[in-house]
Amino acid sequence: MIRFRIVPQSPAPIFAQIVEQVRQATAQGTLRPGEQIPTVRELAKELLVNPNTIARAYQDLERAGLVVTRRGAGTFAARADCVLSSEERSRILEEKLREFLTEAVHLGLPRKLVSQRFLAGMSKFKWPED
Amino acid sequence: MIRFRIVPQSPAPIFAQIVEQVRQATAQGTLRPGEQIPTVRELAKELLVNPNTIARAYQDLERAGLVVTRRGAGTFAARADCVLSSEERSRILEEKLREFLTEAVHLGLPRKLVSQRFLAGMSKFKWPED
Amino acid sequence: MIRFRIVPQSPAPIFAQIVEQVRQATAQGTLRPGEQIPTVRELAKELLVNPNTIARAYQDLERAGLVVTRRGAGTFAARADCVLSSEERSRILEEKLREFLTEAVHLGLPRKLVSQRFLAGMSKFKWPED
Amino acid sequence: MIRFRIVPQSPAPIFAQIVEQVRQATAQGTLRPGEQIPTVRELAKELLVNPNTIARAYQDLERAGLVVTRRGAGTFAARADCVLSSEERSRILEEKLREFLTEAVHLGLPRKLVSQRFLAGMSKFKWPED
DNA sequence: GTGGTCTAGACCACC
DNA sequence: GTGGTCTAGACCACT
Repeated sequence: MIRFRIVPQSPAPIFAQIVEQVRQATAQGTLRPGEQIPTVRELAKELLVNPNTIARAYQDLERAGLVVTRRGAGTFAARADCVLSSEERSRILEEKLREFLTEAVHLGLPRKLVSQRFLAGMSKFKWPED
Repeated sequence: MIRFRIVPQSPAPIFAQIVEQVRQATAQGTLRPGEQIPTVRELAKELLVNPNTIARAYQDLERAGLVVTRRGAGTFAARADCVLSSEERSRILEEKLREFLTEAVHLGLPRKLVSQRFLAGMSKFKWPED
Repeated sequence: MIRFRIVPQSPAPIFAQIVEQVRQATAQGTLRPGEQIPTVRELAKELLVNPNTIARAYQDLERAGLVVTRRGAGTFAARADCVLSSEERSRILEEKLREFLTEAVHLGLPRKLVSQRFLAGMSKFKWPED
Repeated sequence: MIRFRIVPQSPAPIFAQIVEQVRQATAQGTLRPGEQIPTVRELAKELLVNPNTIARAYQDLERAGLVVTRRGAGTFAARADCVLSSEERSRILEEKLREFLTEAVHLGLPRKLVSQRFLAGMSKFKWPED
């Protein structure tokens, strides 16, 4: 069962934090397609935020194809197919990679440590060819 | 000489795009400590944005120690020392890594390709122990 | 015999999907006046939805004159007479046409292809003067 | 300059009416890429609806790539590229066509009239090969 | 019960 | 000035 946590003082808006957590859980295989996620009202009560904020997050996720909502039933995880072309995906990957490596360098961490953590991190995710 | 490019329709605010580009250029060694960057007015004219926006970016960079402004002379790249503790750095690295890998998985790219691009990307950066 | 299919993740409510399918079958001549359609219970069981949802759809169809229910016998297709004035019909047609063409243009399909598919599509329907 | 009109008693939500009107104006070439559309507050005042409702519509349009918002400047029309595969587009076209023809038949309008209006309607739109 | 829409009004970030 | 986010609370449609 997916557990949410929000950091109110984070610069990231609350709804975006919810979205990111669903994205991560899906990518790591913690949240499986078909599995139900908390109802809007439940989660709003648990996290002490307004139901509208949760609804906004769920709507974004639905538009991205990461969840489907069944009227009167609730919201469920789904498998999203990436609609982008192969070149576009590569381009985005390079950009995100550049951003990540920029952060790593500015943290002043040695090259070895970063690549080591990278390899360890990869194995925690659910890759397409699995 | 560092070249700036902004994407007006990007979700990232303009000032943040400037900041990010300086961070990337510094991390890749393209922009070396002591090298001058364009003046606020020059850059504002070139990018067709409000000078206040550029000033805001430079202010942020100065606060982060990535540039220093010498009155009457201009703005120059500097080397910032990361003030965070070792544990804090590791924590941030892990978080950024998790975010990056989440993106990669959702792009639907195979594990092999991602690690390959990662290794290729690393060599373009200037790591501390170099 | 009419066959129903529902798409749970569709934005259209389930009852509306049922209604639309009866409308399409009637317009195409697949469902002929007098022909029986499944009982509420049968259909609910087959589609795995709440009987109330089916009942709601049949109620809407009855109000539109597309079906009639004979107590104890079941529900049967009927021919509805459009009660709108000629001008009103034209106005609605234009509006629906505008919506359809808006979709077609945004799909990026060439003009020729659309008009070709239109002509092919028309011949599958049962027009009044036939 | 694009003019908006909403019908409060329509079953379609207000924000969807706004979205549809921008889609139609774009498809007909009335609204050209780069052209500014009213600000959220302006339009809210003019249509006597809540600014949030307008903002919601504009956000949907932005996600669809039909407009871009420039921070602090306003919202501008853009050209969206359809990212769907050719087969997917055809499939959607057929479905929308079937829905449109179903409406036409149920309006009780003769085949000739419908095809005549169709041809006349097509010429009011801006097709890709133009 | 579920989610969806809308209003009112506040505060913030960006330009 | 611009749009973005959040809250509070209402009402509705669907299952």
